[in-house]
Amino acid sequence: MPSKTFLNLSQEKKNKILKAANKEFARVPIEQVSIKNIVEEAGIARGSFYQYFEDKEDLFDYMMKLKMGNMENKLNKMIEKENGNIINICINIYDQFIRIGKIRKNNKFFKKIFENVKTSDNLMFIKKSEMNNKVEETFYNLYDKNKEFLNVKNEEEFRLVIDILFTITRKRIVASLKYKDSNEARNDFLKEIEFVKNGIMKQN
Amino acid sequence: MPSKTFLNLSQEKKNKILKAANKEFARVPIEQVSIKNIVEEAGIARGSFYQYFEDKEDLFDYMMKLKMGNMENKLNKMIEKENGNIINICINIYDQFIRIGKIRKNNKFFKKIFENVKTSDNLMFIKKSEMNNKVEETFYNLYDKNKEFLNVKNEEEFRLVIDILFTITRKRIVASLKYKDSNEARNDFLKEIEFVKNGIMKQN
DNA sequence: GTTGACATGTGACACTGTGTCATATATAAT
DNA sequence: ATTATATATGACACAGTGTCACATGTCAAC
Repeated sequence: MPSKTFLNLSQEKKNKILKAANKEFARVPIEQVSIKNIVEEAGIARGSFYQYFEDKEDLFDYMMKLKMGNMENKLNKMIEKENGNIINICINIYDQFIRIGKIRKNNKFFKKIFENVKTSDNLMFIKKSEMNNKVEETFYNLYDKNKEFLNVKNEEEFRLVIDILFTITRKRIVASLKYKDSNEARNDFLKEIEFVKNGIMKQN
Repeated sequence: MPSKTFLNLSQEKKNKILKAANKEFARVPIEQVSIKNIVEEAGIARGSFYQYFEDKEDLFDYMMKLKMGNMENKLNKMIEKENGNIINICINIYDQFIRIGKIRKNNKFFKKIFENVKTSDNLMFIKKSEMNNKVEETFYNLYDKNKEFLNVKNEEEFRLVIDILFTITRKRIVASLKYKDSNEARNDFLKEIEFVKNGIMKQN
């Protein structure tokens, strides 16, 4: 989290710093992000940066939070709206990310983020967030609502199904960048979800 | 590719360098790998390193090649053995990676590689390889052999099915690191494959 | 065995970047 | 006006990169 000092800054100064950071994070993957470039672009002293943020991870997490809004809240609303249906929730998550990614000023930033998502990252792409475990628990707790229509014998199996759905959803969010046509991208995602729902094998 | 100069080196010297590189690549993700550490550990001059390899990517690709053996060849054998059945090929690929990853001296190296695989990387985890497109084509060409038992209407759909299977396989290869018991890891992978085969929905 | 040609080895150098800290400056509180 | 507190600064000590002019080996030919 940024320091109180940063939060106290005038909105103007904060914007100047965040704009510079945006530009830099849009330029290269996070490991190559240069604090030097950010402070030069923002016109602040190197020391000041470290007064505001612990390091670039800290800055990154803050920027994600700003861009994503209160994701936990959004998730809870989705869950309620879809009555816990895990498949529809995945489609909602896909749409939510594509929507955020499309906002003009976020576009290049998210492009870089998506390009560099790791297979071992969690669905929300946010590393070492306190939030992760809580979110996972929330989904696992949807077992009762989903066992009625899913072919799962127990909670273990339900977890595997969640893993499949989230893995596909994350992959397709990332892949959507490569498509020129976002409708086509979405259709391919929906087709994959259909395959997962009904199976890829011919029925006898 | 390493230079002729490197290849001409005595086996002893080559080993010394590769051992040092191994240690460093096992220490941190590739972006943080320090050539400085490698040359110090290997006891060679900085300039020599650059006489042998273009940069760390070059070294990395070479090491992967050494560890993986001729993957293209192995793939073709798998394809033949499984008569092109894409599902069984995925299971073979999973087993192949786990086997390589288990070799003691590869263990930490692969652990780091797996931890840092990107969602946008290809199945073989090897970036910007000339080999990638060729491999993709090989799989797409298995359409005729698979359409008999897969519920796919055309080649487009077959590509989506391949995407699903590879995405799950890659994710599970990476995830297998987290398991203490490799049988458990493999069983979860196989269960996920079953879900993909038969669908996650209850049949009416 | 001396010469020359070519292969291999070397580390200082000019860069680019990081995180810290003592010091300077502004702002507010008494 | 004085003191306390918050904020700003850039030089510094580190750590790393890739290059290059020069040093050292090797070995065939004379």
